[in-house]
Amino acid sequence: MDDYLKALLELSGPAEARVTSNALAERLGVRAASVTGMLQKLASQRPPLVLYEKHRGARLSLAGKRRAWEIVRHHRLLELFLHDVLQYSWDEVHEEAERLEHFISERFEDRLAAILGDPQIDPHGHAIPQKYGAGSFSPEVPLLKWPPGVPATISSVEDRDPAALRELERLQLLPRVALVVERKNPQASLLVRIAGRPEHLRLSNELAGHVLVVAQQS
Amino acid sequence: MDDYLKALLELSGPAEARVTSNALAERLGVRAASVTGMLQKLASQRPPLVLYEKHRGARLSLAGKRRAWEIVRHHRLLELFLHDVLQYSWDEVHEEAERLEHFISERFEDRLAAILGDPQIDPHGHAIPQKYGAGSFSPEVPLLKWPPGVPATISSVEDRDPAALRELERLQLLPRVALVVERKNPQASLLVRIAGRPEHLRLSNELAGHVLVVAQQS
DNA sequence: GTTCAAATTTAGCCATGCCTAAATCAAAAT
DNA sequence: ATTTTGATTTAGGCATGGCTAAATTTGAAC
Repeated sequence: MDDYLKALLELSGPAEARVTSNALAERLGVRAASVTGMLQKLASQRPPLVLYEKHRGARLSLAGKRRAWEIVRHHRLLELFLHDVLQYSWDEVHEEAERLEHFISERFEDRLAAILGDPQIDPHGHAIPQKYGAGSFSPEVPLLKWPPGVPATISSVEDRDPAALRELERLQLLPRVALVVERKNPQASLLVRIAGRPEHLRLSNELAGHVLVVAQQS
Repeated sequence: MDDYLKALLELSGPAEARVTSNALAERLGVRAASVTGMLQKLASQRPPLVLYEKHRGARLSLAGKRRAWEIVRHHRLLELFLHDVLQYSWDEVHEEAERLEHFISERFEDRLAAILGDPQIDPHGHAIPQKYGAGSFSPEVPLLKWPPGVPATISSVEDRDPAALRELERLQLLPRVALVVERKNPQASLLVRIAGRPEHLRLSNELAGHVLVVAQQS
C-alpha cells in the first residue's frame, strides 16, 4: 500500500497530475489488473488515500500525500543512516531502506533524525522532507536535457540502480559536483567536463539519465 | 513463520522438549487451530523447519533452530542498538526490535554487530548468539525459585513487559546486580536485599517472575 | 475397560495482494 | 460517425495466516 502511495507521489510529480494504472503497474513491477484492485481499495479507505476515477487514473488525496511523504522521509533518513553510520556504500542503501521504511516507528524516525543532526539531504542528493511536512520537488532537470555549454551542478542522482551508482561514483559524478555539457550526441551519449578538470567524460544516455542537475550554484 | 520458530525455541528450552499447540497458541496470541495449520506448513517445508507429530506437539529441526537463533540474534542486536545508539529506554526496545528483526538483511546484521563492537549481551542481560552459532541457554533460574539466604546475581530480565521493566529500573534491579532473598511469602511476594544496601525491597511474585538469577559471581 | 473432559485437528471462511484471461471502455483514425 | 486498438477493468484463482465451529483424539478418572 505504501508502495502505491510512494509511486503515485513520484510519478505524478509537482503538478500532481493523475497517474494511469499502466504507469503504476510498470513502476511497481506488477500487472495493471493488480493496480486497479489496489487503487479501488485505496480510494475506498476512510479517509480515502487516493482520488480515483476509473479509466482516468488516480492521484493522491491529502491523507495519501501525508503518508507518502512520511514514507519518503523514512526512506531518506534510513539511506543516510545506512550510509553514514552503518558504512553502506551508496549503491547499497536503497534496497535496504526500501524494505525497512515500512516498519520503523515514529520514535525510530525521530531518534534517527536526532542522531543524524536533522539532516536535509540524503546520500543521493535528495531532500529529506520535514516531519509532517508536505515535502516538495526541487526544480532539477535531467542532465540529458541540459543545454550544452551552460554550467550546471549535479543536484541528485537516481537511487534505484546500484550498477549505475557504482559507475557514477567511479567517475566522481556526485551531488554538488559542477560540470558542463560539452557536446550532445542525441541517440547515444553525452560529452561532459567536470569543473576544474581537464579531461572529458563520455556518458551513455542511459547513465546520464540517472543524473539530475540545477543551474550552477553561485 | 519466524514468530513460530522463535516461540518454539523459547518454549522448548535447553532440553528441546516438544511444545504443544496450545502453549504456542498462548505465547503467540493466536488460536490453537491457527497453530496447527502453521505447524503443518512448517513441517512440510523442504527442509522441514519443525518436527511435528500430530497430537503430540512439535520441536525445531536443525534448519528451524538455525533460523530461530538467527532471528534471536537480530532481535538482541537491534535491542542493543536501539538502546545504546538511538537512546531508547530499556522498556521501549523490545517492541521495535520484535518488528524489525524479520526485515533486516545479513549486511545490516553484520554492520550493526560491527559498530556495537561484537557485543555479547543485550540490554536485558540476554546473551547475543554468535552468527551461524547455535546459541545456548544459560543456567539461570527465576528469582522466585531461588533459595532464601543464598547470594545471587541478576543475570537477565524478561524483556516483553514494559511496565515491569520500568518498575525494575526504578528499583535498580538490573542485570549484574547482586542480591539476597531474605524471605519468601509463597502466595504473594518476596523480600530481597540488594548487596551493599541497607533497605529491603518487597517484590510481588508477578514482578519477581520477570527476574532471572545465577549463583553469586566470584 | 469405559467414560468424559480437555487438547487438538479438520473444515470452511475472511482479508491481503498478487496473478491470468476475458470483457469493456475510450480515444484515435478513418 | 464508425471502427479499431490499446488501455483498463472485471471475474475468478492462488498463497499467506488469521478466525470459528465442529469433529476427533488422548489421557485421566472411574
